[in-house]
Amino acid sequence: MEKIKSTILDIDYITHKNKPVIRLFAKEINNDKQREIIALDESFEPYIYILPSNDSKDIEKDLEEDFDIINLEWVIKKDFQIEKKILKAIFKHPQDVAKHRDSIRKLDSVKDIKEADIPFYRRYLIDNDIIPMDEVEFSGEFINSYETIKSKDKSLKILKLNKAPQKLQNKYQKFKILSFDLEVRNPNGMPNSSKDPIIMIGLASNFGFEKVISTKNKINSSNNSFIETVEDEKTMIERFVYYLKKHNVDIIVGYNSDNFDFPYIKERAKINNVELDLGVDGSGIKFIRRGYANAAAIKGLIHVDLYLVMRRYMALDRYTLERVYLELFGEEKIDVPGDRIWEFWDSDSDELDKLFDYSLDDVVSTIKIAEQILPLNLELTRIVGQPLFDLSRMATGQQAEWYLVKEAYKDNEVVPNKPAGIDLSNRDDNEGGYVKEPEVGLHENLVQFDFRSLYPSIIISKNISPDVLVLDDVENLSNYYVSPEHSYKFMKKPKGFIPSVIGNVLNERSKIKKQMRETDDETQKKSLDVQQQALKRLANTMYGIYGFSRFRWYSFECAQAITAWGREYIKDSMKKAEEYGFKTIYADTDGFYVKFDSN
DNA sequence: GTGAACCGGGG
DNA sequence: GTGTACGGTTCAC
Repeated sequence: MEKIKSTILDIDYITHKNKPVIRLFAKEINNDKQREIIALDESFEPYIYILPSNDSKDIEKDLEEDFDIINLEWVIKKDFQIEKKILKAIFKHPQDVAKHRDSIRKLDSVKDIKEADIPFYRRYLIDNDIIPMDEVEFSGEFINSYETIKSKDKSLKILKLNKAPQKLQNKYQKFKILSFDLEVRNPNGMPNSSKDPIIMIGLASNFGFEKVISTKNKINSSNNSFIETVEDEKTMIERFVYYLKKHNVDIIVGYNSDNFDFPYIKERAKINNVELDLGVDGSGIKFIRRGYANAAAIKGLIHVDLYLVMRRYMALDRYTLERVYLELFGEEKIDVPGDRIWEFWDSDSDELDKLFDYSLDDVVSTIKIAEQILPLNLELTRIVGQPLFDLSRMATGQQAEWYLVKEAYKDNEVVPNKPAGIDLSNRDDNEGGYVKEPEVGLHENLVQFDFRSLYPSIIISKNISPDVLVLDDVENLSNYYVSPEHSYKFMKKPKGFIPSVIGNVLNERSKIKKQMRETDDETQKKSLDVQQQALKRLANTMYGIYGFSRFRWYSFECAQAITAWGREYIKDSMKKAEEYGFKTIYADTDGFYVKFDSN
């Protein structure tokens, strides 16, 4: 039996002999061998939870019929803190869940079904407490081949697991990141991948490698050492594939690469008859439907589209690469207008030379942005426990939700379903924080007050959580926190699910801040700082999950209660300050400015 | 005034 | 893939 320490980059499942097989794409990041590993787990089975109705005496008999359920088991799970006897139904294949869940839900003996919409690979990570981008220990046997893996790469190891991977101590890991960018010759409007050829492929990395592959070279041969001139577009694409494999890249980043670069190069590769077998298993680029947009996915090579990521981290009017770069680094990029690139290319003059510099500048800027933002995303990946590929495409609310799904599993709580068919049209938007418009003028001697993490603190101190919210009349009000304005009642005991999760997040953050103060190692300090930021973000997002109607823990009452208490706190504090002779100049949500009024 | 349609990023 | 974005603005009537 082999025992191998390795880092899980990605996960999916395949079907083998009609059964699902989990595939973990891993690499020996902290080991000189740097081998790529596909670990296979054939033992994991899809399941859902079934809540029996009041008339449930025939439930087991009902479920025996035609639902491809291979096993039924009574388990005890908490549903909003209340322990219940629930049926766990195990299926042969994840697709059987999709096929039968609606008919099962409609049975008279069934009240509701739960956790029937959690993707199989996410279920695997949650149930086995496996953290992507962290090191694990695999135990299993190497096998020579596996039907569905067609890689020609001899160094690839395929490992058949005989138990789930074991978590190891979290270690700092340096990933190899490469950015890429295409320039194309498009004289007629926007690029058309069936007609307009790729003229340059730019590559830059966090390990010293920089290159522009092109069919031309600079006219002036100075400063052109980064250029590799090849004979045709076909060779250009082949070299792109070659460098990605040669450098054993872990993460590939682009800017709008889900929508432009990857679809474009895939089409050009097809036209030029080049095999784009970038996947560890020998597969190509797949486009995964995410709503109306596609995400470009490569097996075992994590693709992060920074455009999507940056849109979430900055509030800008536009999110062009130029704009984002300027905002982050205060420097202008080399600019060539998109509609003139073909003219620069055709000019065979100084303008062509400028186009080469522009191409390099694009990928260098992209890698700089990646180095700035990926550490935070790697930390969030570890906290949330879902793959970086997925996490980088999630809204912050979704990140918080998957974190809660993971925590619910640990607490033996059943995960609430996504709200269905809530009519929001006759419901007012929740009133936000208190804002006092600033008094016009130049003010001196201002004093600033602000509440530290106002909303997370309120959630914890008032135990605001849907599982302890009571809407019926109660006998003894002193057992409840009662919200201002709407008088919602939250039980003082037990602690609500979400307040306890936020409490854990904030405690973890305090621990990390303490470690930060105690260490003199600058690299470690930086890494800890990123971790505490990630935890702060997560805590602050928990308020949002109450307010958006498509989230599992949606609760309009909780959202209202939080902001109502927030307004009360800030107004009370302003009033106190005014009693001491201060005058409020400006206030917004969690803080205000006052000045001493000498009159 | 209202709901449908479009747009972002990329060249 | 145990799935189907999103929020803001402009257009069309």
